[in-house]
Amino acid sequence: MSTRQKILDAALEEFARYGLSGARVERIASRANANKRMIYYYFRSKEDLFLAVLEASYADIRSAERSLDLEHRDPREAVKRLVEFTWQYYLEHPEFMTLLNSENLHKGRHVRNSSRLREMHSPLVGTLRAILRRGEKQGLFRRGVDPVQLYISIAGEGYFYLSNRYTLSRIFDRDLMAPRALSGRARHISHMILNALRT
Amino acid sequence: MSTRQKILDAALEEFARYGLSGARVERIASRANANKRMIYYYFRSKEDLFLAVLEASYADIRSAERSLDLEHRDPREAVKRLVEFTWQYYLEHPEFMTLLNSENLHKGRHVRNSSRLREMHSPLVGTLRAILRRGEKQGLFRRGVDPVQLYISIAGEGYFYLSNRYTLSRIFDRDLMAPRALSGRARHISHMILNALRT
Amino acid sequence: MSTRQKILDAALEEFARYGLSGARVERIASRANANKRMIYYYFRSKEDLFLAVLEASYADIRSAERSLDLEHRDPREAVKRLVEFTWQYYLEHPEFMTLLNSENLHKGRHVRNSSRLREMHSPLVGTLRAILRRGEKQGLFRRGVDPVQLYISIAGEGYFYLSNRYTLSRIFDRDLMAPRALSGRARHISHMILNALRT
Amino acid sequence: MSTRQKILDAALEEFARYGLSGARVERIASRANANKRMIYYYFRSKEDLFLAVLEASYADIRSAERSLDLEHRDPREAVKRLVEFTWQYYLEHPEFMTLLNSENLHKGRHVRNSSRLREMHSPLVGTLRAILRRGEKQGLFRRGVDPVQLYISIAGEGYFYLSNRYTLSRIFDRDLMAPRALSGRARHISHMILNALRT
DNA sequence: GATGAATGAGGGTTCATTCAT
DNA sequence: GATGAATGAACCCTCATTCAT
Repeated sequence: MSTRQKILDAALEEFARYGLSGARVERIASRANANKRMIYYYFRSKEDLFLAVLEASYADIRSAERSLDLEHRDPREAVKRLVEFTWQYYLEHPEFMTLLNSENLHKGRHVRNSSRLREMHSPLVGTLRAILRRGEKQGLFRRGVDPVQLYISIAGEGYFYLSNRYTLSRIFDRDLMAPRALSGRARHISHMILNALRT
Repeated sequence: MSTRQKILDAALEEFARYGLSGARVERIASRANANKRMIYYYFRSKEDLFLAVLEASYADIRSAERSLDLEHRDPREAVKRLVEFTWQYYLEHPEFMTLLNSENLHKGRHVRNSSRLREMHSPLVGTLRAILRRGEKQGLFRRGVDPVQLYISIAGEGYFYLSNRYTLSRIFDRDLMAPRALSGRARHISHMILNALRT
Repeated sequence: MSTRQKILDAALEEFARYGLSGARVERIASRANANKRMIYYYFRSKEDLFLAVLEASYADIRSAERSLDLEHRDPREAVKRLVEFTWQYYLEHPEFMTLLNSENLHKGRHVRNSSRLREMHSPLVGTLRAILRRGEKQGLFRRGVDPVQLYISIAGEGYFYLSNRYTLSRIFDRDLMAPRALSGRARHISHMILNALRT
Repeated sequence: MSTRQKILDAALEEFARYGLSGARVERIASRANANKRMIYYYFRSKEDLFLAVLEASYADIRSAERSLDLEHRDPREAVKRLVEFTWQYYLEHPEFMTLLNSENLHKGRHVRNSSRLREMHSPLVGTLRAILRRGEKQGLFRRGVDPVQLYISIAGEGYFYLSNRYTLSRIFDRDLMAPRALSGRARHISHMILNALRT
């Protein structure tokens, strides 16, 4: 693997674990079996490296999403697949959530100038809108549901649970990461979203 | 106001804005019109101060919640009030969300040993459970909804939207904080949750 | 016990353990079950407190020494008693050695202006000189031994061994504080000093 | 001279003068014409630097000692040379004594894990043991003298006098560092040790 | 592409001491 | 005699970044 790519991987781990401020350039370098100077050679600064990591992460989830092939499915089935995929993705990629939290802590400073990101997302909205329309026409879904709002609901149901798992486990005095708890949450989310869409 | 309290207030602001690693003890002191040394006098370390801030924040939201007087209301009305309150609280207290994100970034390290927090939350679960039962008996709500799962859904719907407002605004190319967007989200959440609970 | 005395005792322990720079006023106060402010009330500063501790320690060893009643004994017996006493005193009062080391590290800065100390020691020299003279006259001791030099030899034989016990144990790979090692050293010193004085 | 070496030299001076707690990293850096950061670059911490200084100092005295070439000399002559060398070394290297005092104040914490030190010293003990044996065989020295005990006596005679010169000068009201006092002490020590070894 | 050495600013924390009561 | 609150300076250490090769 190229030094550049190794740095990117190491940075993802580091940023995910410690946040932007907490991340250490030194640790990224040594984790990548590279030299600190190389980080500045390939990326210009810690912050630019952070943006690169963020873009790569977004690209990854969107790319996985595309392979769900939602366009040609029964509307209820399509929504269900998206719900389950989203939950599973966050579950398997907790680093993606901490990355987003970091970026939002910084008020989206790095993302602001990235046009790549915007472009990456319009297909998602389009797809979702099409599904909702088909569902409405077939009398399966209630009218007036906004695709962006729906997507945020789908993501939020999993995100909040998983991103805040430590504090939630503490305040509710349950292990939210126990296998049964996880499968319970997955079922709960599917019910919630699909029920909520019913006419 | 006491120096101790001034430090606590200043720390809330600072931690909310910059996270735990990004927060500067120096800034907290000067914002509190106090001396850096006093922070270590009243709290033992930056981390202990963080925990104190976190506990105070949790106490605040739970206290506000209690004044909703949910116990004696119609089940649907009670849920609606809780949904609206939760949304409104996050909207008005974005610092609470960044605090939680910080704590979870650190895997709940500070919260782990706080028994205050656990105790603070059992009434909430009790109240919600009672509401759900009454709703089920009156044939308003479907059976088998877990109060903790429901609470996480209610909170998650608002939290994800507001906490990630910068990245979401960017990727969906809309200003999520515009007044109309906000009221739209409030309505969306109410519909989602109440519909989802239908039999 | 008076607060003043409790502070003095606590300070002795603290200075002995950590040296002058390493000692903490805070710890002295809490060890004395007193208030930090009281230290400044009774003694004027950390350094003045250090001098007070030093003077008290010197007073203690000289007072114990006086009770040896060396004046009226056989010269060899008198020297032997002094040798054994000195060894035993250092053994039982390691704090006295660290105190002296601290003071000498600071080039005797605190002791310089204390006339109490000088006065305290002239009787010791007088006594030793008398013993040496009697020994010489009786043909037991060689001539020309200076009492101050002799005292420094007697003290040095024990001091170096005990004060440097940690480094010496390490470099010679033996536990110098094991009971047998200690009694061996006591015997060695007696032999050395008495043999050295022979005509 | 390399930055590393300059730091080491500066640190020796600083630690010798102020002890471990009293030493200031800042002063070491500026005395070495280096940057504070470099101290942590080459050595990991103030304490590790202290150990490095200590090891270098021990290496220095042992190396000088080896050039005395004691193995092939008349036993009395060999002891005399060692006595005089040891006195002279302490006289010229007061910093070595303060270093040892510091380390022992800290209960040998730094030295404990250094195997270099132990290895450095076994030749010394071997040499001394051989000299004593030859002296015994030739009827010059009394039997049963332990080489380690003897070495500690030789060192202790000079060490106590020089290390505690400030307090001793004060309590005995003499300038122990005056040239005549110094040469007097040198003679006294030689007499003491050689007399003490006689059969 | 890669590296070891260097840097200045500032990080959290602790110090001896004093103020006000 | 005694106390809790306050202070400013300075502590050790670490940061992201750059220089020279």
